[in-house]
Amino acid sequence: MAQPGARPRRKRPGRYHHGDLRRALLEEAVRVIQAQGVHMLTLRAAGARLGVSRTALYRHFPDKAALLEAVAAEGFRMLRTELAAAWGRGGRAPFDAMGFAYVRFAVTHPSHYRVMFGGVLGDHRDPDLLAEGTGAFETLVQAIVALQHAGEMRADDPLQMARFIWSIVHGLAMLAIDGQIAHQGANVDDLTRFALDRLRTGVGP
Amino acid sequence: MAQPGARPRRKRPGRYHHGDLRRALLEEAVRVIQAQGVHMLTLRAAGARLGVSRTALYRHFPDKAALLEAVAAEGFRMLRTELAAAWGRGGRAPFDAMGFAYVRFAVTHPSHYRVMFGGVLGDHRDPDLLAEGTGAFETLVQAIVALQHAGEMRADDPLQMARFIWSIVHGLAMLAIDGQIAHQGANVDDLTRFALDRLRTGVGP
DNA sequence: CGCACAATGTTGACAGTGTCAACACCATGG
DNA sequence: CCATGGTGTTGACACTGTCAACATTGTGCG
Repeated sequence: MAQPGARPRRKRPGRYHHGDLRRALLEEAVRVIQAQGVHMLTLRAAGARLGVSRTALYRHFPDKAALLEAVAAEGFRMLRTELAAAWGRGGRAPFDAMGFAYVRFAVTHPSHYRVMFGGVLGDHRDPDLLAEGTGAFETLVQAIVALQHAGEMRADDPLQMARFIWSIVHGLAMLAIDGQIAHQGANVDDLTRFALDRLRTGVGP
Repeated sequence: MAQPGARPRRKRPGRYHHGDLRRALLEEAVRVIQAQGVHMLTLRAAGARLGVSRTALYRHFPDKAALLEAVAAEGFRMLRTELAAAWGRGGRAPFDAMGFAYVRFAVTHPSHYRVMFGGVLGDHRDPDLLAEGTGAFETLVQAIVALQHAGEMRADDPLQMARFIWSIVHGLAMLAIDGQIAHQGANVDDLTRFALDRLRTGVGP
């Protein structure tokens, strides 16, 4: 992950080739989005930062949208991995661990998350990206089915259940990233804890 | 609300002044965002559509960002109104009515909702906009307090409760707008119904 | 080893964008 | 009736994404 003060991997001045420009472009994109927002990401500035010229990107991505799609795909891959890991090491409460992992992923990688869900990608989503997305969702569905078999969760339609729970963590993540929660003086971890508890017991009297 | 086939109010050809350019610009912006996305909204095209020149907008808004902020503020005002109305006419289940109203607002006015929460607005949010946002949130808090007094909801911290419930409907709205729910072949109203039921009783066994 | 060829990076150019400054038109109050 | 401020226009500028043509470098095959 890109530290705040991370230096971009510039091209060695004498060299003609960069070495791993594709990777460097991805990281630079994430860096800029995190610092200044998606609309401030410019191919020319990104190239300049990496010591490379403005159109070098086109040897690695069809266009700017493709670069963003690649960021999103990388995000989905990372998310699926972290969800699975949290489920695995979750101990006695693997489901809560997954919930925390989801929200924490969004807060830790806001650039990725914004590109994944912020409506940045046009209506067109390429098949690879779609597959990555459903892959992450499948991880959640499998966890729910396991819990239902263990008798620790209502035996409703797992898909509907997954969509519901997804809505909760997705909403939490979005509000957290947008600063809406912090702006109210609330703490994201506390709210996630609260949400997972009320998710289990409901809000009825 | 702007119908799909709505014609923009063009300037009368002979006339020098438009009449209500500010309103017309807001509507045109919403129209374009709905049809082609935020990144496709261009001041020049918008002006041309209204039969007016490219910089006419600057007599009504400081810049493009301000136009979007105005769309967001309008959205928050509409949302608060619809939430309050749903609560008022909700009959026996006013809370569910509010939940449906929230999600339905987002689905009916995706352009407004995207601008309100899509991270389009920079980090800077002007005070008016912030006030509109907290106003809509307050409507939810008051509803929760009323339910708690009536003994129909747990007596937890109303603010925390509001943030939790907001996360749910916000997550539902976002996923719906992004087409993620429809893409799975699910129905938004059904999912909202399911969510409100499980919100009340929880997902435990 | 040597050389065609593909991969990668560069430069020039073009249409399109937001925005500022200077100017043109017009409604309205004194 | 005319000055004044509100509203719309035109010219210009820096900046953007993208294409075509060109330059440089690595690589596999004889």
